[in-house]
Amino acid sequence: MNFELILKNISRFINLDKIEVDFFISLLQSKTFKKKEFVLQPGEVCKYEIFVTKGCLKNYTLDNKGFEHIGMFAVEDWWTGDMHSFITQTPATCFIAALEDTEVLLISKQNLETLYESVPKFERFFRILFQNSLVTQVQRVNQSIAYTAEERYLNFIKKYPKLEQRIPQKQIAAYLGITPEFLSVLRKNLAKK
Amino acid sequence: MNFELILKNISRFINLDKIEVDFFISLLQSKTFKKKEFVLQPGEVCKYEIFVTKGCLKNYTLDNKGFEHIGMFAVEDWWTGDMHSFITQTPATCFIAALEDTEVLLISKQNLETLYESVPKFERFFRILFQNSLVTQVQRVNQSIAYTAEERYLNFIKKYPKLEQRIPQKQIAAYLGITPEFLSVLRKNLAKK
DNA sequence: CGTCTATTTGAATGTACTCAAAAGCGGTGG
DNA sequence: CCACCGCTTTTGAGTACATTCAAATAGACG
Repeated sequence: MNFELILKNISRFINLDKIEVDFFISLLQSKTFKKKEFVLQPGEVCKYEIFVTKGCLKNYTLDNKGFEHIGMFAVEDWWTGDMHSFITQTPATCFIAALEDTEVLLISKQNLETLYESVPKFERFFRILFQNSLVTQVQRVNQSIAYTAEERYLNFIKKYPKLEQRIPQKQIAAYLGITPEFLSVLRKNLAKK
Repeated sequence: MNFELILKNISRFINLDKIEVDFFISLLQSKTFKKKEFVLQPGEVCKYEIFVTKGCLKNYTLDNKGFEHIGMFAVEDWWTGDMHSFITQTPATCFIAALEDTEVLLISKQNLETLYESVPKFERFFRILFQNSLVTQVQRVNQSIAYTAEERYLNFIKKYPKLEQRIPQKQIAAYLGITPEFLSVLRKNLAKK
């Protein structure tokens, strides 16, 4: 198993000695998902924080008309999960599914609590991680209320240029909160300019 | 000075002994703002995490047309600030202003770092605080891409019934991401039903 | 190769915005 | 205590942004 990526991810904010590294790794599980497989479905409790080492996940909900709305994508080196379900250990309301064949590392709620107790530095790590996610989400809220669909699309491809080429347009539309048809029109108009 | 509220807020997630309480309080500053006064303006660095003990603050940006978009309201017992500016100690891009005469407690970045070092339990407290904020923001993102303005308004008054009566409609429109005129129309239609 | 899904295109519709004007409301000064 | 001023809210007409529905085309995968 390859833990390089997650250790590098963590070392951005805290330093671990060998014993701590080994202990941390002992608390992880690894798992793979095939394209289109579900990592989490509504009704299930989100038991894990999820770290993607390969592939791409999407975190989405269905509205009352059955349309998909993507909360986030998670590619290599990203953390994901359903925070609400994870914290409260109540049934999730969202799906997490694989857009590509994907490999993840998982840490269970219980193991994470153990980790917080044994290596308090991890409180710091996750505090900073959540802090950063919060900044991203706040910016996204601001974007979605302040900008038009075209502006949001341009921001998306600027911010995630590699992602745009990896995933179907339909998925990007579901992330931007517009219909695939309208995204197609936007792209045509932008191509003209 | 009255620290009851903030201590109660903190005790929801961690327990402090008397010495820790006193130390924590020694790191706080208190400040008052008159209605319409600015707590933070773009260009300034957000030096503090802000806890509201009385009144109401709004956290907003201006778009390129000069329109206001409100990221969050903060009333009594709420934390606010510009997280991005605070973390990176770079100039803020948003305003924080008082909607009513407001009293706040402030903790500076430096004092917060001191606090994390001296009383690591606070890593836990803020980790949980940011985690919860993250849940809220994720839900808000989802709302703004998945629901119509009318649904968002109904959700807002369901979620913050007291707030709706305290602040001008114009401010609610700026929070929902619609024009005040359109909110007026929505309210008229809803009244008919 | 055939099937299934994604993307494009277009016409009709609905949602939300712009601009302008009138009405309501709150604070301030006389 | 009233009158006035400035700001918020309402109302309406015209417009722009985005969706719906349907059909055609293109791509992906077994």
